Amino acid sequence: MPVYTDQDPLNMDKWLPKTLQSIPLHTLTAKSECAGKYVKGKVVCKGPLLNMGDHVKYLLKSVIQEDVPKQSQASNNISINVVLFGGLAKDFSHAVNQGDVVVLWGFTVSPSPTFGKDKLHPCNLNLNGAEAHVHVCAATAPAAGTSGASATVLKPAAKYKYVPLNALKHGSQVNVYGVVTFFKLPFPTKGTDYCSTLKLTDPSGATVCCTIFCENQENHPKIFKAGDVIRLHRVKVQTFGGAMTLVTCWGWSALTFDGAVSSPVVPRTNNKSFHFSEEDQRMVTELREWAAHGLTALRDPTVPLSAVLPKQYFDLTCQLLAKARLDSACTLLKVWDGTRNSCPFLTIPVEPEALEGDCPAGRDGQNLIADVLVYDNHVEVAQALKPGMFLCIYNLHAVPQAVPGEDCSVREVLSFHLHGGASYGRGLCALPSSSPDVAKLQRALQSCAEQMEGDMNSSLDDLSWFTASQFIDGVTWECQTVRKCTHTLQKVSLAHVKSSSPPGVFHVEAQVKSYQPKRLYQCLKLFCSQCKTIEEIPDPATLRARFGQAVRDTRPCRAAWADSVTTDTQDHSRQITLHVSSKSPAHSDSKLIFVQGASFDEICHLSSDEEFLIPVKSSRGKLTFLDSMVPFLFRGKRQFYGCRQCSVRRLVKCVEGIEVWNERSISEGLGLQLMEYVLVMKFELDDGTATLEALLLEDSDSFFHVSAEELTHSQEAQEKIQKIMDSLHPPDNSTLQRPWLELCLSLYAVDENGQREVHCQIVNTQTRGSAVEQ
DNA sequence: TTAGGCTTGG
Repeated sequence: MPVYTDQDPLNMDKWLPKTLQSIPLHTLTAKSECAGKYVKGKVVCKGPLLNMGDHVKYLLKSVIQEDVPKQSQASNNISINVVLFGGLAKDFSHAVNQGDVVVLWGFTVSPSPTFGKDKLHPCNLNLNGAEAHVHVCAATAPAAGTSGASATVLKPAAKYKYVPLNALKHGSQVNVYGVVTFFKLPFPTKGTDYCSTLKLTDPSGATVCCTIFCENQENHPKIFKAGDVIRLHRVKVQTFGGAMTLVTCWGWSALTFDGAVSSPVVPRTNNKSFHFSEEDQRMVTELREWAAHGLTALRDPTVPLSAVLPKQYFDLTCQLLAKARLDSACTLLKVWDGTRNSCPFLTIPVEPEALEGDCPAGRDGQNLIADVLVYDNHVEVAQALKPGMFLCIYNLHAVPQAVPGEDCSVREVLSFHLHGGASYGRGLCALPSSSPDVAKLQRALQSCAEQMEGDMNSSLDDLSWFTASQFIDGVTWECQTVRKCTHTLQKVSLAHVKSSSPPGVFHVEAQVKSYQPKRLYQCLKLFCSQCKTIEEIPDPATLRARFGQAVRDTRPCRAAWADSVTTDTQDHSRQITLHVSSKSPAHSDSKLIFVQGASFDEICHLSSDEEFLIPVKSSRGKLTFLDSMVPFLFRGKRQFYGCRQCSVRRLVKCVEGIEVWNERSISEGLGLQLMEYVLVMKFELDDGTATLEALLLEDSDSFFHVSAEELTHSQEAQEKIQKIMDSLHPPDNSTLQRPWLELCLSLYAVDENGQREVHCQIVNTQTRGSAVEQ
């Protein structure tokens, strides 16, 4: 957390980046350029830490006052309100006391809404997100026995120095950045840990081997290919065989990044929290650039199936179609990458019931679908894979085999073996959907699928096996999202969004870490577009009770514009009167019926698609609408509500002059404000740099391609949304399987009960996929 | 503690 503390005021400046310049508080205006500027002042007032309960979580207000020489003329505007948000507010609350001197930078300035009252300063300083920094010099040293939490925060934040790989000293502990030139996936050791080995290089020209020991395979650095960038913290330098090597020791940590120059700088890690700054962003970008131009010796062993030669060892990026366990030491994986080899592939005969997943049979697949035999230590990984996953198989061996042909001749086919052991980095792993290689693979698969679709002679004309959305990626294909806005914005990190001031629109790439509510019916709300009120939808029991009170008075009531019919209920306890409007649009078979005295269940029973039913009651001889949030209109299974705030009319009036009857025209004709159904969901987004809560509200219909109103009565619509949510956030909650989503986010401020709150909404974004676009 | 790249095999 960027709250740095120091006991010595003289030391303060050593923490400040050299590029920062001081800006005196009394010169600060709402138009001041704050980038690269810092302010310094004594904390004269520190407010309580407020828990906001939204994505900002915490808020803390403080007042600082700058130290102005007594003889100075500047006595106005030397104090200013400081508003801190989120984790920074929490840290500030722990680490800072009244009387401390603070240096703040990375802030924004906004007009002070309280200037009229407090006369402090026309502006407020806002500190939010990763850009914002607080450096505090405590007025007095913290007393012995302070709480553990304070002690933790009061430790000066680590400043990371990275040692070039040619400057490693035996016995030291270092932080390094490097480009991976070789790696072995984690394998079990004779001890308690898994071991993975890496070979790193950097612009210093040195190449260093690195050994990672870690008990949990998942926590090993996530390297997918040579060229990936890694940052290692707290690793030990050892000499082995006359060369420097790096070995993990207590407290080590690693972040890895895709090595492609064009891909977003998103760290891969399982760590819940890690330090990641602008400097890291710059380091990764520079290493990528250097590797792309200066690291010519880096050979990419990845070969598409179309270019594989007999006897070749190669890395394959592919999709798993099906798998079968052949014996305890061998598992068969049927894979494809959308390319064809000139040489046919050996097909391993398997009983259909032994095969997990679907795989089309036929000659057309003989040089397209590769049967990979996975041996020994790799079987365990292979068994955990699911059809649809994207894989990288390292050091796969293309073995030429002679098989008898149809005309008794002998022909050569290729069989594929992933032999046992870990030499040459042999192994296999599932690739995350965010990988640029997966995007490339998906394009190849799609293009191949389209070609086959156009080929009448293809024996693989049953395209369901790869176009079925749940199959093509099991988890990611159908539910990746696409932005439908026209903004041309650079993608930014969630940390950037969090540190930005509203209003703003951002393009991000993120995964759904969690979402709420989990039950669909809890997502549905009523929304008044006029007064923006959001209301819960009453459940049937509540509606029964509300109707029960309203239908007690069933005294006859007549309306001149309706034909009225009265009938007893089945138990003769009440009378139900149907007032059928005599005014109806020309050419309309539908009827508008005002139903007096019916219970909720009775009106549901009476309701059909042909009629519009409006529950009414008698009040002093006049027909009035039922009150307290019950549907004012029933049509078949659909129920419509009026807004309590905006619908002032109580008396039922004659509906005439309407050309077409629908819920909207009828509510307007009756003088009621129709409430819309909306789907409200809160997503917790995560891109590795930060998590951010974002609402799906106004654009939820287009996001899901389902109207919220449809959800109220359509089982099919409900299942569709559930399926989409299961894909966006797989129920098994594996990070690896969560798809990455392209999103357009709108950041805005709302004023609620005098408190300014920052909200974020997912806008202009749609889920995509064959099933959704139908 | 462990491993310390470097195959040719079903």
